[in-house]
Amino acid sequence: MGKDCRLTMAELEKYITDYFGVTESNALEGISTLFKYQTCEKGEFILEQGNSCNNLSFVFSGYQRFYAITEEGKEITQWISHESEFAVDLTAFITGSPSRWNIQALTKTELFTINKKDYDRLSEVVPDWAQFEKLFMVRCFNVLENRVFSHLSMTAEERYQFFFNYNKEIFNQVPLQYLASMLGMTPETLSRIRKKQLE
Amino acid sequence: MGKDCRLTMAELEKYITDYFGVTESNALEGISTLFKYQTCEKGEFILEQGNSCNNLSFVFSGYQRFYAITEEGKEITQWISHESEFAVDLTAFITGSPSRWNIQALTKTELFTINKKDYDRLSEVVPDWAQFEKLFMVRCFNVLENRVFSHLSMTAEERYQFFFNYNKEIFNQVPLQYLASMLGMTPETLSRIRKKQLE
DNA sequence: TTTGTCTCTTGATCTGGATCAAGAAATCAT
DNA sequence: ATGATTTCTTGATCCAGATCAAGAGACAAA
Repeated sequence: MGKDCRLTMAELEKYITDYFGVTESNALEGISTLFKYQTCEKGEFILEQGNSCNNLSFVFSGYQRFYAITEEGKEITQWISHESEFAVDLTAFITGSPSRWNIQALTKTELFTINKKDYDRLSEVVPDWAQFEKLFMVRCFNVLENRVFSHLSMTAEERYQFFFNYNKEIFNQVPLQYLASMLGMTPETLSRIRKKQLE
Repeated sequence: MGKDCRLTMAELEKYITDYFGVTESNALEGISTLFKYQTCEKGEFILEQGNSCNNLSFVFSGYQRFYAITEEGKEITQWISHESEFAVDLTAFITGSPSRWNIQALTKTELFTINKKDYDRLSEVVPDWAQFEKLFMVRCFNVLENRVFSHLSMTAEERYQFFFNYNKEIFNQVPLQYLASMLGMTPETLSRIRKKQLE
């Protein structure tokens, strides 16, 4: 950890407060000391498909792509995470099953990472941890619920609009082909939709 | 509760064992006495969009449709639950937000229902409850993860096949129009796909 | 059983978005 | 900077699946 360890720790604690509603300073300290600062260069893998997922990483900066490869060899981008989200295959991390996703840094990335052993000890350190974890998981669930609904009820253009309104910045930082895949359309279609939006 | 209360309780306990891996008989009894037996007639609402979701129901028998109405007035079927699943708007139940889904019985339905107050007491009754709950939630998450992926990587026909392999029985019990909506296609398309499969 | 109301199927047509192809921009490595 | 590689755009064409329309079954109520 570099010279601005204190700064980033303070930032991590801020995020934990915002995200989980933890405000007690003892609990905060307990949480944040179990997370280790870590960086990834562009292109580096944070997790590889098939491996077990033994770490949960809080994203401090950068963009990370979650993707899998289909039987026909097509790459499908399931999600792109960024600042203040978690880079983890949640299912694999919790259940111990092999990871479904590759997680690759699309830009230089700063993470706060906790391993599974320490993660499982969080409830000792933080009395209300189970409650925070439940809220965390239900938010993840809700994001997917929204995404399923968007595929049942919206056109490609509407899905684009919806996501663009939610996160404009990402379109300047991440190759559009990945965003297209994540939105369930081809790069050509996304390009045409974006052109149309300019008029 | 009717004459076969004991029978159904035993069944509930069996499901809890299968689903959560709870095997201790004290814990099992603790859980199952907090759930109340309840029936719904066909067409009856178990939950209505916009209301708060104060109950979590384990489905003992029957089929239930989760749906919402879009701004344009279209009904979107998000999910159809059945035996040994849960009929609940999970996000609303956990966070206290207004329900997003209508849940309507498609057939006569038997439920074991627990209210939020009792649910929040489960961790007192069952020491490992937090762990079981976590597994429960991650499975819900995983189902949605699969569904999002299916929309990013499969054709309508592949989605049908995938779901049909997972649950053939439901196609004999539930109006096809709802299954079509849930799979993200029109009733006409589903009808044609099914015809094609017969050849 | 009959009547009315849903639900499903089938055909005809249309269209959103995919695919294929090729050039233009942007980004990267040396 | 310069060439190589990757990414993005644009056009032409195609097709999966939507829409529209009309019968055919299925189911429910009296």
